[in-house]
Amino acid sequence: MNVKNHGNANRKNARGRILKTALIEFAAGGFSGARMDRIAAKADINKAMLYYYFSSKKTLYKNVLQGVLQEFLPQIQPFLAPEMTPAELLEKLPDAYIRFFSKNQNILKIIAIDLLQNPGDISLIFREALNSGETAIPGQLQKLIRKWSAEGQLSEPDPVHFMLNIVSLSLFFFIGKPIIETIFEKTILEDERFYRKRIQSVANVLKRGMLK
Amino acid sequence: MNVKNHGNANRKNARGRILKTALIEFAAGGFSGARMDRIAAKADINKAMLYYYFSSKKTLYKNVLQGVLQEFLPQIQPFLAPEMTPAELLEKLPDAYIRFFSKNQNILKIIAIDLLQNPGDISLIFREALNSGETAIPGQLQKLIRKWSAEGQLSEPDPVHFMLNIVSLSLFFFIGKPIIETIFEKTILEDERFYRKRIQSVANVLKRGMLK
Amino acid sequence: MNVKNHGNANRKNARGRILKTALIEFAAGGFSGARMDRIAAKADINKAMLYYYFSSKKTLYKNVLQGVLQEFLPQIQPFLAPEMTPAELLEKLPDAYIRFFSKNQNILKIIAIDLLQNPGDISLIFREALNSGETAIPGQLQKLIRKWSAEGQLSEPDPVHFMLNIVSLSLFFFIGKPIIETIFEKTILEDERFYRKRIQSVANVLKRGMLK
Amino acid sequence: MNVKNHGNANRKNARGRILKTALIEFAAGGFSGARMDRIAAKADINKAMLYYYFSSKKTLYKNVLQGVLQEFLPQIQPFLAPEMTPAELLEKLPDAYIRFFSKNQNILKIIAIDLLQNPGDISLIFREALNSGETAIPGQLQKLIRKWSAEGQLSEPDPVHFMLNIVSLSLFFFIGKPIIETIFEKTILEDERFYRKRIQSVANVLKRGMLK
DNA sequence: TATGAATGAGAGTTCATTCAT
DNA sequence: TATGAATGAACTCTCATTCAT
Repeated sequence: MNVKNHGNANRKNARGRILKTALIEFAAGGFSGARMDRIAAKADINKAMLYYYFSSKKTLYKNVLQGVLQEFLPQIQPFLAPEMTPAELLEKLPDAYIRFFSKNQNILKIIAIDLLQNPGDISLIFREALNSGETAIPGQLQKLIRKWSAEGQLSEPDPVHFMLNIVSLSLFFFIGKPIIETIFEKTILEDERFYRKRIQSVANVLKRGMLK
Repeated sequence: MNVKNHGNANRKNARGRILKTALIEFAAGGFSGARMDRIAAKADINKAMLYYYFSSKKTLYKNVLQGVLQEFLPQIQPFLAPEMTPAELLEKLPDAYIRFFSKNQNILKIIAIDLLQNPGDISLIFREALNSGETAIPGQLQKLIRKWSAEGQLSEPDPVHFMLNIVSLSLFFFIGKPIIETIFEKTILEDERFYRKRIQSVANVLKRGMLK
Repeated sequence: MNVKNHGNANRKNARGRILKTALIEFAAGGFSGARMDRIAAKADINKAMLYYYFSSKKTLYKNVLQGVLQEFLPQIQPFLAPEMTPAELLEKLPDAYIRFFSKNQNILKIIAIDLLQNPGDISLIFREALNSGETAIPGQLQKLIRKWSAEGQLSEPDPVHFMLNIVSLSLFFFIGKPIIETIFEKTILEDERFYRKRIQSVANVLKRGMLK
Repeated sequence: MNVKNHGNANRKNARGRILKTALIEFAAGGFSGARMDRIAAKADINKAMLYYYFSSKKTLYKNVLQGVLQEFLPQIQPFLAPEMTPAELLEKLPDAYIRFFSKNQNILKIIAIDLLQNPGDISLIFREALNSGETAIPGQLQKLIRKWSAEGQLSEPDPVHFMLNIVSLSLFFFIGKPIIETIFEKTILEDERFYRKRIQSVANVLKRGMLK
């Protein structure tokens, strides 16, 4: 029996395995910190196969990014129904964001790092991912906010700041956690209880802060 | 006349020049994306001299990080006086944060990237920087929040979430800007007018959202 | 309908298709510049099949070289009849050479590159090809030249230089064309008219130059 | 004493040593057959230094080519004086060509291989080299031939074929030698005697063949 | 015959770091 | 302090070749 020939579960779907491992590697070190050797090794695959499936590091990275966005974007869609009330949105969106990224921190990491280092790149891929979906998130979202705003339901009528506030409160924790830990000189335990509380705090601030 | 031999003004303070260029370089590519060659070239200094001043890339990086924090931390100190009201804090802290980082986006970039990639490292340096200052920010801050909370002034009594909400709303924009631009399919012009509006939105949400 | 499944005409004679594509590929890049992938792709065949038909790159190369020589050598044979006059030879040989290689420049390229890079190899294959033919070209040729020389018909009696002059004038153009174009700062149009003129010039020089 | 530190003679002029070794390596294998490792090793230099002096294999190759042409072109210049007779030219040019390349076969090899594989490239470099020289070879040459032609001195009045015949007879031997050896089933000994004879044969054929 | 996936040994290139002067 | 040259390890990528099916 050849050591190199592992079971079926392992042998199949090399592409998928590569993407999964690459996600972790890119999340840990950014594009330039990631090592093709390490990805190959962790995916239990010959290094040359990386190039067989993805023709370069850059391409692999872009594929990872695409995959990441395709996993994330559908999460938001459901909350953009026209009959949604602003209070509902301000509760459900943070919940969806925080729950999703608490389980997929690597995805957030990759997006954030890319945002910081190649702001152009990700916007492009983002847009592609948005356009490839059936529903147009941007359009719907703006329409909703404008409608509420026109009805006088919001104390923050500017869609950009409205959205920015939601996203900021929901996502920043995953980046800034160590700062808070340092400031308060204690470790934040990321358990279910903590996230429930975080979601509540965000929803509260948003509802009290942006609704009339 | 040799082109390489520039005037005194340029020759002086090589260390400073290196730190300044390195800041930009590290901000652009993170630790692993930064290139010692490029730093040397842009600082108009011989590569070997980099190692004369800073014995390794790691050391240089740490020095940059320290400098960055030493520039940032004093900004917050003034707002931690004991006679401060929570409303004042919720107005002045976002203002200070946003104004500072709008002018020093590279600093935020470096901190954020480091946070994402080497969470341990920065906490350490952060702590050092905090401790080296005359006043202990963390202690003061916690005391203040606890006091207000005990007086029943806050609708968000947990210091961690209280602080997290402030920081999130103030800083996230500098990271997530491209996302918002993509969502709204328009460019955000970062002029004085925009920042004034952003500061206002953040302060409003925080005050309405976290004060009783 | 699967695009990969082409009609019978295409499916048949994979070996031939490989050899034809390989000839072009080897001509373009020499042995080391040629790529097995590219040959397979252009021959519209699976890469593994290349190795099924020709067990290695080297083998494929040798086969190409053999084919090339087998196509070329019979071209000369007819002009070595014993009743040939030197004037006839000096007219017909350049004509045959130039006409053949003007239509088979890749063959000349391969031979030339191989000559320059693996002088040993091609001589061997050449000799094999020569010996496999029914008539022994070398022997006949030498005999003829010696005879003419003994009869005092030649002003260049040395068979080696006699032959060298013929071959040089006939073939060099196909290699050195770009040099001439550069020297004269104009493009040489390789049409029928040009080749007729070239053949004439060569024949003239050879006859005036080597016959008494 | 450190083994790596060899004497001055060796240590100095790494650039020159690289070019010299690279010339041999490229001549032996063409561009794609050449190995950077081997060049470094033979030049007794660290591989990274190759990239320090020449930023890529391609660049190194181009530099080698340039050097080669710069060494060769000045050889021809002297024979383009206006008072030259055609007979003189047909004697001296082959002599110069053959003597030069008999001692610099690698140069011819490189030029020939490049001519066969990247016809565009070398023409460009050739032209650059021509233009960088003080005297314009092409112009002078054409003028001379046209003048002789007008005076009725030539039986081959077309400058292109006139020149082609000279160059072909002078250079082809260095490429086609193995063919001749195979045809005549004997080794050609490239000694002084042989080259003297070759030069004579070429000059004779050219003079008898192209002069009236 | 035919295919897609796999492999290992390099090949070219880069980069932090150090040396000699 | 300052410089150009040097070094070695590592990195991305390529390529002939083979395997499993």
